[in-house]
Amino acid sequence: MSLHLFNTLTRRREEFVPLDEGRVGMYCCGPTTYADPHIGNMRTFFFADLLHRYLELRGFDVKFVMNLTDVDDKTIRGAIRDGIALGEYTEPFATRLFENFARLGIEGADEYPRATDYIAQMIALIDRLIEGGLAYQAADGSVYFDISEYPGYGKLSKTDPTRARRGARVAADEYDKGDVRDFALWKAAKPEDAKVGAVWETPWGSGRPGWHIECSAMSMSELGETFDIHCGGVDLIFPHHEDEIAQSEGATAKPFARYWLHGEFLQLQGEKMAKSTGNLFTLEDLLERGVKASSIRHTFLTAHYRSKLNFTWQALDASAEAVRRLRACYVRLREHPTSRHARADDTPRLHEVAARSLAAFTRAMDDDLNTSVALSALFELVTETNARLDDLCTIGITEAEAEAARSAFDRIDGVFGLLALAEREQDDPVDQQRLAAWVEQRLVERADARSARDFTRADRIRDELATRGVVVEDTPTGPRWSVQP
RNA sequence: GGUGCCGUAGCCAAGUGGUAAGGCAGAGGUCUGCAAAACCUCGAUUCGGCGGUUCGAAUCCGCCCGGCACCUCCA
Repeated sequence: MSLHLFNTLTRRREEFVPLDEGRVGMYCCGPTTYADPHIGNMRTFFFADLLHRYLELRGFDVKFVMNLTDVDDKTIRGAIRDGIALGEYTEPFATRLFENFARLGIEGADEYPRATDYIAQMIALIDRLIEGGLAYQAADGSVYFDISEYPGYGKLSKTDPTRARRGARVAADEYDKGDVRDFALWKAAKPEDAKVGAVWETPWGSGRPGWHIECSAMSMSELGETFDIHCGGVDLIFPHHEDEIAQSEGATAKPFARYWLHGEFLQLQGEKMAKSTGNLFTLEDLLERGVKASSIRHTFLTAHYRSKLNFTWQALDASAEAVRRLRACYVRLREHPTSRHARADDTPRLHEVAARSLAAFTRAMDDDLNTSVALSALFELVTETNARLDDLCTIGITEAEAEAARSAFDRIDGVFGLLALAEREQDDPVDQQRLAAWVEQRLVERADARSARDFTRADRIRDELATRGVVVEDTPTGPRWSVQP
């Protein structure tokens, strides 16, 4: 089976075949750097990262580009308000975005083009549109895309451009557009724009770019005029992506992005995330409340990317437990004694289990990144591995069998990134060592007490360890301990 | 008003015509000095409601109820 992805353009699941065999150009609409990203933004970027990782696992050589919109109404407004240059205003938000990526284990893109670095390309693109008769300069000095000259308009969002517009917003429009549906490619400079350095000279006067043209210029500059995948949040389908298609294909007369993928929104406690109601969390907010980044990753994975995800505390708790069990199994596998050969009365079986899980994982991910099902494949591997180690008890597992299971875990985690993140979440090495020395000493005392059948003292030591968050488990090979939050 | 999505066990969530994955929580069991962990077993005779199509529907169609999203710059 091959990878199939749901293409918003056709509203169908399609086999993914890149333009150049083995190579994929992928673009994700990044954030506007005017505020710290919230957890909903992170879901979308997580989704793009997941797609990126899976394409690489599938053997594709991927070039992944995510832009940063560092000039638009909001960034200019913010810079003016703070009395600083545009770049000075936007850069901290970009920095924080990357910090968030690191905390969440999002590997990120190969390139992060900033809109302000691509002004020349935008101007060139707009020039082509004007020459082609698809754009015009209005009395206000701004340049607009002329929808009436572009017949394909509406093909992504399935909107009918001939339908009469309605709504009060039109009246509030402050620009001199020929048609209310026309959108700005270039916005004429306003006096205050210059104060923050948000003005560029062009053949048709000074100003700054419209939002949509930024993405067309950056994506085509980095990936070519036709490329494979364009993704982002569902809210971008209209008008952003619709307009990107119109202006890009209008200028080049070539297909723009071939597959359009859109990630659904995240809801908090069943409600829409909104600043107005305070129903909004950033990654920092969640971490401060003791939520682990690995729990968030797991919660993201439980739902399909095209479904709304109900983000609840209960779901996060459930995820924390699921990740704990996953990691415990992986660690147990790693620490289980090994032997060179299987005993005569033992039949290794994890090779087969690992192969089956991996196949189920791949089948699910091939089906439009069905992470819920892919996750069930991983947990089948967990259950089977634990059962196998239970059976072996103190008997060693052959290195080959252990390796088969371990490599299946590693391969799946190369996409999910749960184990890798959980590993990093362990306490820092220095503290860990100091604690370990203390715990080991207490465990020796407890072992003495137990062999003397002084269970009262043994339990007292265990309780003492528990107050420090150390949980002791007695196993056939001796006590094992771990730190619980 | 237009377009589209969703409603599956206590919670999260797959499944889109062939008789309900998985995770968390819960119950019982094995193991244990007691635990913990792990494993095993159990849980929706049923998929918002009512009709219809079909040999057969959670899956298709209609209506209704409930929730949500987009409709000019919000991931």
